[in-house]
Amino acid sequence: MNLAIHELFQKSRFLTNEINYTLKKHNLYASQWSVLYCIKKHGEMSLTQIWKYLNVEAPTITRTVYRLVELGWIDIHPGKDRREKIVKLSAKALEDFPEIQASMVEFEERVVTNLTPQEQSLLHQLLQKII
Amino acid sequence: MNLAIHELFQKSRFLTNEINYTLKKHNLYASQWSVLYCIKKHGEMSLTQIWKYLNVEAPTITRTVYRLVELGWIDIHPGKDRREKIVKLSAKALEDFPEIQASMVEFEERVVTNLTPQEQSLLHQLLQKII
DNA sequence: GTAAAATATTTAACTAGGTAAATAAATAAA
DNA sequence: TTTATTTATTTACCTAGTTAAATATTTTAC
Repeated sequence: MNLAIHELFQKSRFLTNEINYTLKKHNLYASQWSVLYCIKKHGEMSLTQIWKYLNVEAPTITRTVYRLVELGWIDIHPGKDRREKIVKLSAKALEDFPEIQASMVEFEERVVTNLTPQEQSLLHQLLQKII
Repeated sequence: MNLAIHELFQKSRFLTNEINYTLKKHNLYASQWSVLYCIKKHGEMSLTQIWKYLNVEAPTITRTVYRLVELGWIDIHPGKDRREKIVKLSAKALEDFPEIQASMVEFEERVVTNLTPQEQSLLHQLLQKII
């Protein structure tokens, strides 16, 4: 396997594990946070808006959203189009959000400590050139 | 989320899907191929050698190896240390290996078409600088 | 206005990663 | 030599992604 591609997979798994570790004290997993973050950013969203934004398949979002409802992070209600489900952050989520976000900002800064802003930008450009 | 880190996750998922698509005609999944490739490279291996080499946890390898045994790609036998299981490619796997590898080489070349060798090397270095 | 097509979501069944704890065998310590 | 520790693997149970197919609703075409 191409060295760069191999390293990409290694770092992806490593970073996922690190994010899960960072979020552990908030009782959240990486994918759950990505959904919460996305909803916070956009306000109310339909499930379809979420999976299109996050670029994953619909069933992944169905599952994660219902888990977040179960855990009390998200409120869900039908839209005026009766096929769709609309989702928003719960009061608890809105309250806890800043602290969790602070943990994540700290994590993200740590992760790229060894890269200058120019290198980060270059890395982004090189990744975009894949396929 | 940092743009480069976000792109890293996106490409990781994208590449996994592409590899699965490439391997579909050989009735294999990405992680199964990574195990077969690793065994082919090293000859006989214990499960512990495999998960240490691939840098994943032991239960992941237990599961994938037994699936590969089930599918007839791998033969398994106890080592002289009776705790360990030793694994090697089956006759079928040895026969099919070159053709599958050719598919994968073709895939890997396609994936980095837009990157010069220097850029690939740079990408690798930048990825290594993460954390 | 009804039939066909499209859209939103869900369900089922996979692969693929993780942690925590159990089991069995080998090694080290006493 | 018996006991304690380490090592190899497994089991159980999560999250997290996928595809394929089902269901319900809305839109489009005729």
